[in-house]
Parts: sequence; C-alpha cells; structure tokens
Amino acid sequence: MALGKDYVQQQCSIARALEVVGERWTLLVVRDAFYGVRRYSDFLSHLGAPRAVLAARLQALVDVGVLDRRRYQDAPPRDEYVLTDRGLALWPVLRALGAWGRDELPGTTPMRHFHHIVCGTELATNGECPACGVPVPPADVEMRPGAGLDPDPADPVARALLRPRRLLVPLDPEATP
Amino acid sequence: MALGKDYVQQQCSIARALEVVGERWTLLVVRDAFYGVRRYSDFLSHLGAPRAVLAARLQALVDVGVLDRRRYQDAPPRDEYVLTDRGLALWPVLRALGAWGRDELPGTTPMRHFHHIVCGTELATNGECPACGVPVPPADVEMRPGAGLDPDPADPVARALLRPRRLLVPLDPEATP
DNA sequence: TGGGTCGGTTCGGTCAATGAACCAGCACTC
DNA sequence: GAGTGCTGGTTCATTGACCGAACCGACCCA
Repeated sequence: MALGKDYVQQQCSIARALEVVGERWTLLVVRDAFYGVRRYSDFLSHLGAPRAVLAARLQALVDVGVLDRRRYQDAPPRDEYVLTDRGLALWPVLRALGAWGRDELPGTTPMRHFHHIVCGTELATNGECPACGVPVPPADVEMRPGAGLDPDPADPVARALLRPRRLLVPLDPEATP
Repeated sequence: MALGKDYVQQQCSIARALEVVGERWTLLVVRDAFYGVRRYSDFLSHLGAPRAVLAARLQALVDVGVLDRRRYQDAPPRDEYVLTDRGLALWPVLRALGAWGRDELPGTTPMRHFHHIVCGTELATNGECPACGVPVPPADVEMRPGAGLDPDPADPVARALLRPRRLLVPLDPEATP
C-alpha cells in the first residue's frame, strides 16, 4: 500500500500491518494460500489478477516472510508458495473479515463454513470451537461449501474448492472428478 | 478497491468485505472513528490523507452504512461521522490486524494497549477479557498508550490520543493540556 | 469590510493496476 | 531435432487511482 513512502503512519500497528497486507489482491492471495493454493498458475486462474500484479504480490509476501517459496520439483524446476508461521498468524484477520462480510453486507448467502476437524462443530465467529471451547488453528479447520457458491464454476481451482477440504492441504485441481 | 468493476470475486465473503473496506485509507478511517475521531478536519490532520481521498472514503463509508453522518450543530452547519452498528462490527477486524502487526512485524514496540473497562485487565488477542472470560464490545474498551508512541507529536489529534481514553468517546483536541 | 475556519471540490502531475502480448526453460511427440 | 504445449514469469501501452496544492462557498467574528 505504501501509505506514505516511508511510514507516515508508524504510530500504529494497524497501519504497519496494512502496509504489508493492505494492498489490492494481497489478502486474497493469502486467503487462497489457506485454501491450499500453492502454484502461480492456480493463484492466477482463481484470482483473475493480472499476471504482473500477482508476481509482484507473491514476491512481496515472500520478502516480508508471509509466504515461503520452495522448490518442489527439479525437472522442470517448479516452485510453490507456502504459508510461513507469520502467514498462518493472519488466519484471525481473514476469519474476522469473512465473518463481517457475511453478517453485515446485504444479500450475502454464506459461501463457506468452517468446522473443527476433531469434533465437526462449526466454528464461532471468533474462531473458537463452541463445543471444545478452544481456539482452533487453521490446520484443524475443515472448509465446507455453503449455499452461496456457484455449483459449476468454470475455473478448475474453484471447482476443486467445492468439495469439503481441510485448510492448508495442497490443492490438486487435476484430481477434480 | 473495485476489485473487478462488478464483483469478479463474489464467491467469497472475504472478497465482498474487501470491496467495501479494502481500499487505501478506508480501514484507517474506521480505526480513527473507534478512537473517537468524528470530524472531517480531525481525520484529515491525524491521517494525513489527501482531502479529496478522505472526502471520497467518508462518503463511501456512509453509503455502505459503516458510518452515519449527523448534524451536530446548526450555526454554522457542521456534520460529524459516527460508527453505525455495522461499523462497530468491524472491531474484531481491526483487533486482528493490530495484533498481527504488533506480534509478527519486526521491530514493533506496542503502540496502544486495550483494557476491559470494568476490570482493568488487558484484552487477549482474540478480543476477550482473560479475567471475565467474555468478548468485550468496543464501548467497554479503554485504550492506553504504549511505549512505541511518539510522546510529543505535532498533530493535536495524535496528542489527544496520548492519554488513556475509552473507545468511541468523541475526541476534543482543544481540551489537550 | 476584512479575516479566519470548516468542509469540501477542482486541477495537473505522478504512480500503480490492467490486459494483452511476448519470452525462456523444459518436456513430450513425431 | 523441429514443432508444440505448459509453466512462470517480464514488457508494454493504456487506463485509472492517488497525490499535493490551490481554490471556493458558507458561515462566524471583530
């Protein structure tokens, strides 16, 4: 976002955070990373962002330590982008934003539901499991499709995300039935 | 943010939320509203945003029902911008962003601390009071300055925010000692 | 009559986002 | 080994958003 070229807003940790993740597309990239998207082409087809912007955002997120770029195949060389611990810590931000969009914006049918994988209970808006009474880390969250989702999207990544999935598990769009 | 002119990302409530509050300056305006800022000139001096951008953001936030514009004086006519219930519901988003910025970005000393006004306990990162075990609404939160704040800022709004204050209480920069 | 404040709007310049085209490295097929 | 396709980008011209400064109208006060 580059709020003021050199941190005009350094007085506030919210402003500091927005400097890093407040730019257009950035939080949607992180969201997709939670959903299991790891490869450049998958981010591209699911987000619909311009290629140059996506490349710049991925590089910026790697630079600040939210994503880690790692080689997963050597011939041909292919890298994937995986959330670091710092990136995983953004989960409450995405939860809060999603809950606000769902509850406060008119005409929104729930898109996705999040359940505690060990007991199946749907998470509360604060990210805790009402049954177990504990905050649930993203690795223990199962995402289930809601009524608001397009049942037959053109994009193969979106189609793969229609089935219930555990967060952070790598996506394989080829495996779509 | 106008992600794609007409909701390319409508499949996701996070994207819906970012359409509304994801633009530059928007969440900082909302943050200042929680801190008690209500008047155009106070937002202006505290944020340092261009006047045209601030006017556009305030109007947009009124249009989507996050802020309410209300007349508080007739001669001369003056309006103030106050958070609606929909705006108050953004509190968890700001909490989450601020906690992430404070905990995950290097070289950040805590700027502000948030305490439960009925018991004085500092709030946990999930926005609950550890002593009372309940989620604390913003009206029951007291903000106290932290070590990272500039002790003598030039801006009178920033100076007024140096003292412990309850959230949402209207700011009066004139009353600064 | 003049000056000051508040809450904007208007205006050029600049910077970032967009979409399309292009390209390099590699694998596969013929 | 030439052609074709996929992946992961970069380059480029155009569009749009943001920026800072100036301007402006309504109102108050001396």
